[in-house]
Amino acid sequence: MDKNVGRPRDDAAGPALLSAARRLVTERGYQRVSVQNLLDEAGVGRQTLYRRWPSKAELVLDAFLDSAGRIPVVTDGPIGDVLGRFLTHLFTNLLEDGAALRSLMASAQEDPKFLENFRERFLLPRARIVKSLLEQAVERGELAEDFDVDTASDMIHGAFWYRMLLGEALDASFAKKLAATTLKTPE
Amino acid sequence: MDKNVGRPRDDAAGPALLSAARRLVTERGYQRVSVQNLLDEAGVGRQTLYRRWPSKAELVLDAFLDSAGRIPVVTDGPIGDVLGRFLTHLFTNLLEDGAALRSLMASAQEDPKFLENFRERFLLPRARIVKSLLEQAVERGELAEDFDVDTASDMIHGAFWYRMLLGEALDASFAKKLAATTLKTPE
Amino acid sequence: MDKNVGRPRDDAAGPALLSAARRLVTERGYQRVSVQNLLDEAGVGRQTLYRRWPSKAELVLDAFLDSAGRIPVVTDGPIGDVLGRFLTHLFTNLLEDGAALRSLMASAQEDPKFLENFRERFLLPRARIVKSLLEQAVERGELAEDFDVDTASDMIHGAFWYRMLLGEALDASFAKKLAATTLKTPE
Amino acid sequence: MDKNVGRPRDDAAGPALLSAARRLVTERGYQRVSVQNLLDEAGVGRQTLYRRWPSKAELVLDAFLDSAGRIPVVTDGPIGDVLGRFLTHLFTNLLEDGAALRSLMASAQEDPKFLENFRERFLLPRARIVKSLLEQAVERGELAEDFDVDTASDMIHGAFWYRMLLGEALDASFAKKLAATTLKTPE
DNA sequence: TGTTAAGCGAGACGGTACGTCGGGTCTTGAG
DNA sequence: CTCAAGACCCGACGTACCGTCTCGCTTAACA
Repeated sequence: MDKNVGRPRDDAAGPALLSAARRLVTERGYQRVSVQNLLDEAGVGRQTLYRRWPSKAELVLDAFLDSAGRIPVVTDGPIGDVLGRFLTHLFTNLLEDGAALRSLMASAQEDPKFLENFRERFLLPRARIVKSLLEQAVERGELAEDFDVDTASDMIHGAFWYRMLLGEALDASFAKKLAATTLKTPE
Repeated sequence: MDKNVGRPRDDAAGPALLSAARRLVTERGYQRVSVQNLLDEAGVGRQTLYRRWPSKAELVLDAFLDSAGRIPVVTDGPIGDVLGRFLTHLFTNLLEDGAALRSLMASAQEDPKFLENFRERFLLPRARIVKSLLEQAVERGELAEDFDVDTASDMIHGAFWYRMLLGEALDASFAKKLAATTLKTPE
Repeated sequence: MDKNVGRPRDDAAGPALLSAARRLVTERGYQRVSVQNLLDEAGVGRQTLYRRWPSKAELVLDAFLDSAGRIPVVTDGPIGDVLGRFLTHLFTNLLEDGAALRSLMASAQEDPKFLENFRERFLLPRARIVKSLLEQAVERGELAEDFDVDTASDMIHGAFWYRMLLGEALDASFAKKLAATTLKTPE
Repeated sequence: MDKNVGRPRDDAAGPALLSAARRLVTERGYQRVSVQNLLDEAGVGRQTLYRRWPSKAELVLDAFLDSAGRIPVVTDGPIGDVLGRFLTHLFTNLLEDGAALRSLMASAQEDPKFLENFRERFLLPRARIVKSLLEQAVERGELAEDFDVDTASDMIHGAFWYRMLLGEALDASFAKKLAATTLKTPE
């Protein structure tokens, strides 16, 4: 297969589109950015976008998925501190893209393929980290043997998204309360 | 203000549109329902819709906000049972409108006024019920004095929405796990 | 101006629209043809029409202006025969588009730019032919030196339009009477 | 038949509508005046219009038909003078309503019933006057026995309408030329 | 004097057309 | 084979207009 025929793809076009998507969607939200806006901002032709992504939605998704910085997971210390620290980092990190993430979650509701992508590439990886932290705590005996890790994880991420989608505050103090309420063991 | 002038609005038209909106959006989702579909289903002229709502979005919002059936709140028995029962009812109730609610939450992300409406008329009323159940449990000594009712409420509703938006199962068993995890007091 | 950029316009789309306009407006008249009818008949997208013409009215105008077949002008013989023959041809020719021409004349009354176009591209060319025939007859001595060519031309075309707009018969016999009355020289 | 029951019609409403129609259509042309404009201008309810006229078109037609002043027909003197005088009066008279008449003729093209009305009540009465003038001239021997009165009449009125619809000048000088060309008898 | 029925202004009604906009596909000539 | 440019089809949107319908009020003629 001789694929090295013809003009090579412009390596700058993809990043330019991703960056345009990040910028514009952050500013205005998903719906208020048209494909034409993205092309103009990136200085790129229409087909160049559709050669790389199957739709506007997928491009914008990629724009935020791959840009989400890695969160350092430090497992030292008691589970309360570990979880609190992780959530604080996570929230800080995500809040920058808050408006865009809300748009993405919105768009995912009208497009099953998009949702699956969003789930697999964005939501589940973050969920897995929390679950693994909780599982470690169970193993170490810091949490009860029958602690429902899956449900707890859903509650933690659910609370985050719930507040974000409602436009409410997401700060370090909420991260701490979330960790505390999750792990609460009276007496 | 002399408003009883001219032909009065047809009292049947609004409800017909609301009902058409409920039916069609539940079947197909917000995006796949056009204004014309709504008009045809309701047997109503175009201007009749736009005289009552400023846009298709607002109509659909109204269609679901006020239609949500009342959930019976039975406070007898231990908080675990009460909460489990309530959540089971709530989930059953909301799941009928699942597709539509996801559409609404999505639309709310692109329109602040829409979101505020959705929050005040739909989400907060349900949150208040859960909070009041938990507060009663605290007063009765079933939950610790320092139990974080607000955060727990966010976690419960958050978990629900998180799973719904992700298209995951929402059944009685999940309602029970949610209640159990919220109230967990080891040993 | 670098205009050979981008996909070139489809050369078939314009003619397809013009032909659809001719066909439908001839059948039903201007008012009873919708933009959608034209698009369907031409097998063309909405924007493709509005990229070429600013409105339905302008499209229909173009459809008839340039389509009017050429009338053979035979100048042999006495002016009476020449004029009679020409008018007979002209009437036959125009009558095919009768309904449409009436629509166009009507539309021209509500839009000065449209009227100017109609005048320059349709009415005046035909008026010039008649004037030139009459002028030749004056030169040849078949008509008096002081024959008022301009007024006679207005009367001929006026009579044609007057009867057409009133929905009256326009046949060879009227063409002959018109020629005769125009040239009448008693005794 | 006791029809004198109930509130009598407001005698002022009809004239108010006619006058509003005359004013607005003269200013803006038929198409650019909406029914609502007429109602507002006349200070009248919608049903009051439709109780008196079957459509906007008929109202506007009446507004101009009945307002057309009577033209004095003086038959003294040679036919050239009589016809010239009459046409001068006619033109002067009609020119005031020029814009509106053009609109009416335009509207008549899309509505056969309207056209019939316009023909019967406006165009034919004026045509009959000219025909009768010409017929008198034939009887008096001022015109040849075989003078084609019908065709001549069509040419006179046609020339008038042709120039009016084309937005060209209609003045006393044109009226004279029209009379002269119609009656021209060389040597 | 009280009843009745039609007229009134106001404005909502169903229907239909318009011109704009956005998404994803297709087609040039140039590189 | 990719690029920028821009046309293409499709279909939704919200506005405007027409002629009809319906409200509560007003206005006479009849009872």
